[in-house]
Amino acid sequence: MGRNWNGPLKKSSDYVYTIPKGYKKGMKVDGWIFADDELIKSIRQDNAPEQVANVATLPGVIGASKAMPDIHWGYGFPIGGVAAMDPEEGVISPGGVGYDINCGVRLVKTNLEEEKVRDNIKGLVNTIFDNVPAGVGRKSRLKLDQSELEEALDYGVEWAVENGYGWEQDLERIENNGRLESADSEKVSKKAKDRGSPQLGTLGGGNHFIEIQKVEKIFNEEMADAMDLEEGMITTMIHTGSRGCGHQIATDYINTMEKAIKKYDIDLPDKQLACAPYDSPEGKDYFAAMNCGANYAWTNRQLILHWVRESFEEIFNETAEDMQMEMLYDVCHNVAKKEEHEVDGKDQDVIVHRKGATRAFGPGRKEIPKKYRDVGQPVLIPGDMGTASYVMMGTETSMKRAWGSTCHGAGRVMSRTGARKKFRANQIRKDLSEDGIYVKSASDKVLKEESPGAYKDVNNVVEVTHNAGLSRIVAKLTPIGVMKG
DNA sequence: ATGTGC
Repeated sequence: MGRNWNGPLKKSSDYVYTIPKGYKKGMKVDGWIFADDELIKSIRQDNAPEQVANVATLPGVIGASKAMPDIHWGYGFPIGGVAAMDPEEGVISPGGVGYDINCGVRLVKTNLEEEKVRDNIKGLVNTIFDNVPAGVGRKSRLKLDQSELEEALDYGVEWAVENGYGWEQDLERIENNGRLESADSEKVSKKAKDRGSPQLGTLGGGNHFIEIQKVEKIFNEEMADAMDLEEGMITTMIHTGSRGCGHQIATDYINTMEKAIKKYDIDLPDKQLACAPYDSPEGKDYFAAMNCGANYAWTNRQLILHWVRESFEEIFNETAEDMQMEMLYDVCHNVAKKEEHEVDGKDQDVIVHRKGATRAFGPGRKEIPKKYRDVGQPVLIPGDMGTASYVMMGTETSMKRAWGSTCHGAGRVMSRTGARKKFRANQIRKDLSEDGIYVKSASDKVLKEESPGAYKDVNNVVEVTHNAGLSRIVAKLTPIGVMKG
């Protein structure tokens, strides 16, 4: 997981460690890492802070190059990185979004009794497993032709709902209503479309999952009320992204950007930061294609939700409406967006890159669904397999300190190869089973790679994030059944 | 993350 980092880190305020801009040639702003004294030690055991400093050299970066408490090494930008650029003078970088464009999470509620779900958990998870294809390279139940796929790329979840996959209400409960409007499928390569067509409506592999959970504990009654969450409630969390389609879009435009840095004479400390001015043909094309990747990912989660609802209907012989399977919210944690933020005392548009970071807008923002607007934006933090997940709430503090952003999960501490050598699949299943968790995975390999022992403690990451004011803990969710890729 | 590795 990279090498130790021994550069300068100054504790500049509570929960903020600063890399001064004098640290490295070309840094235009400071680097900020949100952490506590303990977490910063583990962050230093990885070279990711160097990537925070590298991002601070990018043209048009505003304020500081920021990183969330779950920061770790990534392609060019650190995972857990947040950077805002000026739309006129700044750049956009595919490395600041990541390969899995709009990897994200949605949470669905139910009115089912815990005991009833536990009694049926094996059948439920197995049924979901049958209804939702999973694993690397797996194909969808849908067969989309090129024009249908393009509609999904251009219109996102609107396409899915119009075609009968989901409820009208779902649209209101998704970040950007499940559609980024600058999407233009003409900017997506044939190769990306060919990879995307057979995969829309598949879970994928790695840390992606579908999990049946219980609301273990409420930490903030007022905010939980606004979200209709109560202790003991059964929920389902879906964590996946844009599959081979987003991956190909990222690959294509990283190539484009490697040429663009020469054309625009952009000097970079790391080629993986390849970028182009936001206001350039290359920048606009990437933005349009990346928006398609985001729409694809939302549509993917939407199709999966539809089949999850059908799976519940099969097992419990009730309609999804009767089981009140309403979506709570859907967030992205790998995306770049144009948003209005306060800079030097006045509001302006900025291009916010969030890579392994979740939007966490405070109360009142127009982007938040009316239902939640007075309290803030719901934030969903997926745990690693078999551990807790969290519902949090965006804050005014995050608007001021981190462009309205927060963490996205636990973060690995062990490489996939390391985890494969160390853990045994049967032992993992047994350990989880002793904790009352039924797990079904498309492969033993993924099961080992995703062992809870390969991840940081999500409880700690979330606690530090809460203490730093980036988002507030609302509820802790614990798993009953897990489906992995 | 990924038709996983040049």
